[in-house]
Amino acid sequence: MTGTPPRKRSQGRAAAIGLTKAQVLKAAIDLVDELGAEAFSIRELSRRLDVYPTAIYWHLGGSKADLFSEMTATITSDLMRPGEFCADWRDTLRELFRRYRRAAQRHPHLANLIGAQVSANGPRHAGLAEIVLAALRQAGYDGQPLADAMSALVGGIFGFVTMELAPQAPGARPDWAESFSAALDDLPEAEFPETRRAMPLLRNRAFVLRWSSGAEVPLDSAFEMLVDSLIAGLELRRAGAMAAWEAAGAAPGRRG
Amino acid sequence: MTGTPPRKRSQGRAAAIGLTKAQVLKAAIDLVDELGAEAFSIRELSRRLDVYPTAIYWHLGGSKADLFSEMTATITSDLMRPGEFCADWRDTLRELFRRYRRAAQRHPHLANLIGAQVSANGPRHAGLAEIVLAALRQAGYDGQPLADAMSALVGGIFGFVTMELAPQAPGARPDWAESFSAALDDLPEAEFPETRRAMPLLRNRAFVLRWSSGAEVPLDSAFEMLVDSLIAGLELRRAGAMAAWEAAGAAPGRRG
DNA sequence: ACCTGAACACCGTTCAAGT
DNA sequence: ACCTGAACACCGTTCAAGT
Repeated sequence: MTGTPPRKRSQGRAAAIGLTKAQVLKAAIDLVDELGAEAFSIRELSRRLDVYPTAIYWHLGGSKADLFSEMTATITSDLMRPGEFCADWRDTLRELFRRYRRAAQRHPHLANLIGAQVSANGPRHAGLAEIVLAALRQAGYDGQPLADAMSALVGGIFGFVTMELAPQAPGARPDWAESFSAALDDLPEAEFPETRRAMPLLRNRAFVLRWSSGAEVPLDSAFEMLVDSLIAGLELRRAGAMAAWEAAGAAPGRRG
Repeated sequence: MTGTPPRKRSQGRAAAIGLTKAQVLKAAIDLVDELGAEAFSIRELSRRLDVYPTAIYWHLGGSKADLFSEMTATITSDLMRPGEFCADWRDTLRELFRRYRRAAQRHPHLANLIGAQVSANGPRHAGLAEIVLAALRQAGYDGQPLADAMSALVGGIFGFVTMELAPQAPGARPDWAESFSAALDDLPEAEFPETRRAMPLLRNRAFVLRWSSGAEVPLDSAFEMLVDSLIAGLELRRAGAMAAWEAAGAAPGRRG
């Protein structure tokens, strides 16, 4: 069964189909959007493109992991042009992260990988880092506090989106959602008073207590609260963080 | 080759090894710690336990995905006993999230799954949600803003840890780290002035600009800044958020 | 250069059968 | 109840060969 040709094509013809790397990448993204990252396979991709699996490898020049990292890079490319900053650094950050989330929502299965794999997280996204750093410098951050604030923002907000768009485990039992819902109703009042009290607003609409992915039930207002609170907190704590760092010796390359 | 017995055991003996579900779970966690979630397989697990793969299934009563969700549940179990709150809600949250991160660091490959899969994210962790909700109520949050603040905290901070502990793609090229490092040096000064300026403090020590996983290079100070800023921001924005929600009709079950 | 064709060493999962 | 044994339908990846 291994060598069965993808479909009937002009019988035993061979070569020169005219596949390009861009076509492979596009088809791969479509397939992940459709099946999810877990169910995606090179072999299924090759079937859709009507070629042998090895043809994919020729165009890719790498492994499946490399393909994933190229796919995720398309999400953050061109989020914001360099000149496109807002006058206020807070508005710049808010706009940037909102755009990121919207881009992620278009490819939920891919976006989830950005948080889940370091390689999907590299210097291809440097343009985004530059904007965050520029905004934070405008806010008065520098040195180690600048580096920390940058990672706090990217990690917190990209991490939120990663979790929000986490897929249901593809191999889970079909009755999983129902048993999840039932488990919420069975939480004992004595042990979980606050959870039960807020349940109408939390049920399937908050982390830990939801069974649907954010692709189906988006957590819009929680995202807004995260972005606003984090920016407000960073603004508030700037002076203290900078003072502590300068007092500790402030040399670049040294740890605060 | 399919039916080759795991190892030589008392020849063709059969049955009554005395495997328990707890043993299977422990061995599975050890294996994920060693190989990572991607390389983990039921078959390899069965080899280590010196049984046929099907023996695993008998004890599990579910699929590989269900096994993963049971494994991740062990991370957040018993993070904080119910009575163990601090006097100040800010201290409660700080302590809770620090403990979570320390627990996650003990099983980096598993912790990463918590953010990456909804099923690893369910009512087994409800104890954690209860503590967060109680602390936020103490801070004066209620209704929809309470639900949003809870998801903002959990999503932001668990998301950060998920990203921090993201593994290097297991199938990536071996020269990947070097080419990553070189790519950072090649960022053009004109386009990336802020990134280049802060590079000594950012190189392999900040999201987007690192190639090592947080299991090897932890982002301690960035995590602290995230937690402190987010708590400070939630405190600051409480009054406004509550007022807006009450003005909008404040009925539970209705959206702000 | 671009692709076929076959092969290797794996998977997860099911189902029947043994003790 | 607890496990063996065999089988099914897949994978990713490599390597040689065709045109």
